[in-house]
Amino acid sequence: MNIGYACLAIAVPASDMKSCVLRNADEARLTALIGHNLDALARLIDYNIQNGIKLFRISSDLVPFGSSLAADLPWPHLFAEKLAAIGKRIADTGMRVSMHPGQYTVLNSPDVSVAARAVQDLQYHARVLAALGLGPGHKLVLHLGGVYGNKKQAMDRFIMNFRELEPAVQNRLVLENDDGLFHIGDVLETAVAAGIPAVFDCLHHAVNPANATDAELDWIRRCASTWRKQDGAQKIHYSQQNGDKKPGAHSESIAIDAFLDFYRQLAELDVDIMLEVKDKNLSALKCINCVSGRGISGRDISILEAEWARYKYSVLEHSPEHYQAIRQLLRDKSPSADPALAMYQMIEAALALPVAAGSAVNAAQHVWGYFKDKASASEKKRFQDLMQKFVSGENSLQNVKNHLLKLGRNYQEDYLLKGYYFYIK
DNA sequence: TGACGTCAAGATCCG
DNA sequence: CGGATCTTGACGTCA
Repeated sequence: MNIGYACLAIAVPASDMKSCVLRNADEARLTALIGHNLDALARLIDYNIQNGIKLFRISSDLVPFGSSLAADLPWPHLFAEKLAAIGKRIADTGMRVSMHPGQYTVLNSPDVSVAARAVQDLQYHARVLAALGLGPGHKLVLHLGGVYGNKKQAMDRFIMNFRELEPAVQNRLVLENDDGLFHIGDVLETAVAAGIPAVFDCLHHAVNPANATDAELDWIRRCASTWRKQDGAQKIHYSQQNGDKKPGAHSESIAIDAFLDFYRQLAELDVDIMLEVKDKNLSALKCINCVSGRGISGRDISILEAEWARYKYSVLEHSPEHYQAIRQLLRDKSPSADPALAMYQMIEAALALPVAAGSAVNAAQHVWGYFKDKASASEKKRFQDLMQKFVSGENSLQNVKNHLLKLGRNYQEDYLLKGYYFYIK
């Protein structure tokens, strides 16, 4: 039972994917971007290993225009060494990765040129996983596609086009329900006919259920039977509704209590859970820490202390009271104490509170403390100006944080750069 | 023809 | 000039 996140990580330095627009794309630029992105991927994989995260989705942006302009570039050969090294790190640590072409990769389109581009795109994604040296348990997640006025024909066309795919793609392909067209009943029927696994997506299901009667868990069990030995453990997608946005929109963070209610239902199953959530690795770590009992032994409380170190200035700017309470919580080093859930509950409660200007100033001053002895006169003046203008309402708190982030980079304050203060509101 | 979703690049504005 | 903020891009379907 692994829990993971998709594509990007917050507060992991130099892990961003770079891209370019089509009109600027030439062989030299694309090759340079691919090299950069592989280095970024290596950092993401290392971060995952260091933090015990064993499930991860690799961004489709790894190779910009990977299914078109870059399709014939010799990147697998040029970067063979980097690819092999990354793949070995993944395999050696038992990490499971996947890729997920988006809503614009439509294998069942009646437009043959659209379907042909979808084939190219699937080949690109499969090529990435193969270049990493990873087996067929590392999956390629796809949606069924469009309906075009006739769902049955659309499903049949998916199966027909699936059968034309090369085995290297077929072996990895898994089918996911979407939030508007194909519910999990459609997906299971199609997946069974094609002989491939089905991925159950909880939020898509909530928005687009197959019927009014069957429970979530019934569908998860049905999907389980589509996963064969060579496919690895069953995968599902889990996300929560963003209350401020339209149905189906992912939440900013995973609310831990609701997640644990869901997770306990899965106790007797062997399921890998991919979280789809804006704060990415932050929620993955939260969920992992709360289900693993990582806080239980004295040795592992260091994991929670590291998390606290990353959250603390964010908590401080929302609520000095919660800041003190969490510090108190972590002082209990008794062997039976498992403060993980309590800590994250308090962090969630704090972050849900509005930021008072006074607390924000206090937190920013704490962070400034890392630089006050080494910052130049102009850096100090800029900090003070930004702070004053924040207090008077002339600029945002984010302007202050961005200046502090820049100082953090210039003075290589790794401790700060790995914290969440600059990145979460 | 715009909305959908996603992220970063590119463009523009500001001091 | 650097930094902040707004707009565009790349994809296909559907109302």
